[in-house]
Amino acid sequence: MRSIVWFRGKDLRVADHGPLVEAAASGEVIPLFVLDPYFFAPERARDLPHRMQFLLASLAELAATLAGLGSRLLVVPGRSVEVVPRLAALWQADQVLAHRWVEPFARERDRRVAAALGRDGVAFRCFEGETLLPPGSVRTGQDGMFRVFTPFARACSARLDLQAPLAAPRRLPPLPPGLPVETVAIPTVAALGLVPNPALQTGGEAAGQGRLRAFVDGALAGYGEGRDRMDQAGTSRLSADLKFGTLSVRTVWQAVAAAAAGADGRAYLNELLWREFSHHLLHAWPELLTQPFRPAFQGFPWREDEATWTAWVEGRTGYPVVDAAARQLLAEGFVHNRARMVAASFLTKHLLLDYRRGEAHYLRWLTDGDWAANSSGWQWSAGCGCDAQPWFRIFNPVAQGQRFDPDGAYVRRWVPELAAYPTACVHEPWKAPAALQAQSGYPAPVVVHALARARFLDTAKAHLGRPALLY
DNA sequence: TTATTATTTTG
DNA sequence: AAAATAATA
Repeated sequence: MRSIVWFRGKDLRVADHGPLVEAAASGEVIPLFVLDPYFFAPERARDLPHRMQFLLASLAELAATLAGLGSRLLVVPGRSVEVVPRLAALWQADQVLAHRWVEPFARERDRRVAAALGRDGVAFRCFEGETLLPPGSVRTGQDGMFRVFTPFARACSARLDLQAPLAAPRRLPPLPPGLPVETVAIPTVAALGLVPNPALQTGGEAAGQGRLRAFVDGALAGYGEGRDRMDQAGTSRLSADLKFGTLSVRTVWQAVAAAAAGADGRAYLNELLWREFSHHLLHAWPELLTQPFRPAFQGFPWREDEATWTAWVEGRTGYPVVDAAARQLLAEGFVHNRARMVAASFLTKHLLLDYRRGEAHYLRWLTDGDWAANSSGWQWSAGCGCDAQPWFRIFNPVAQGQRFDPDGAYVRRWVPELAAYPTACVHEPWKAPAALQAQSGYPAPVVVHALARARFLDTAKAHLGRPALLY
């Protein structure tokens, strides 16, 4: 049996890799990565600088790891739907093994690849592993899909009889001799027209394993409280590893569960279930990437206003947490989750701008930018998603800052104009002495919180109807 | 059994 | 208010 193991950018590892283990157990193995112009065309790559840097580093390490195991990663440019069937025929492969992706465009890609391979009698086998449980397999008592997180999480927990993660192969068979190859080198960041950014997380499976160990030995104890603190390193920082599969979600789950961290561990596993929920939702409702889940939000009168949009993007709204989030995103491709929520709430509610603009901006600049998680997070924040925050709940960016960045360290780090502001007003800089405000250059707020809040409530009430009186 | 209604729950 | 489930006819 000769198998192509098709690595595809969401499983850049050798540990807990079902297709690799299966291929190695059944005979000859040809590891393949396709540089699809869908992602790697220079104009596309320039649009995704942070993700591209992490991906290329992970890919280079994967190639080295596979070489160390006695195999070799073949990197081929071209459109997946064309390249994979052609190579399978050229290499006389019996089967192509890969991990299933949940996104609608990826499912279409796989459907077309499977059809083309099938015409040549080559099997295409998609393995689970992107999620803890197969999307669509977690059902309500009435056999429907869950639309509310907590019952979904309960149903997941009831059947999380996960197998132990698969060990990495200790050896792989060499590439079949005499294979016609047309490979290229893994491109560098610079070759794609990007400037390397040393502030980004380091890609690769080894760095991911290191981050997992550091989290389990460190911030996990105290996660329940620490995860909300924007000024502390209280979160896992594993989102990019989960996005690119340098860690499998099952590996992360098992490591945290085995740490027996009590309530802190459960709090983190709950976050993994939010990721799980977003993937299962996107599988059931592919239109979530373009449409609000709640039909009442169709045609919502989002404003079109380039001035406030640009202020939000560049971190010049005059609200410190919102601006810190914006600048952290552009600088290091990561934003603390609470700052993400505050920034998203501010864009959609205070500025009344379409959540899809923010969603696209975050997807472009986040190293961990993941279609399912990003989309469901933005819809949740905007109030139009599955089990979303009710639309009449509006984050107060000042209160959020005072509570979860009490010393102002987070906002001062990312908004240096605030360095000299007294802590008492670092989240309300308009209350600082006028001379300090003038000298710092930090902008006045683009909207007044109370007025913006009232404007959103009026707009939403007119479009969506009365809010619930209770709840 | 299954459809309907009541109750509980809800990031 | 809406979803999920439990209770009931």
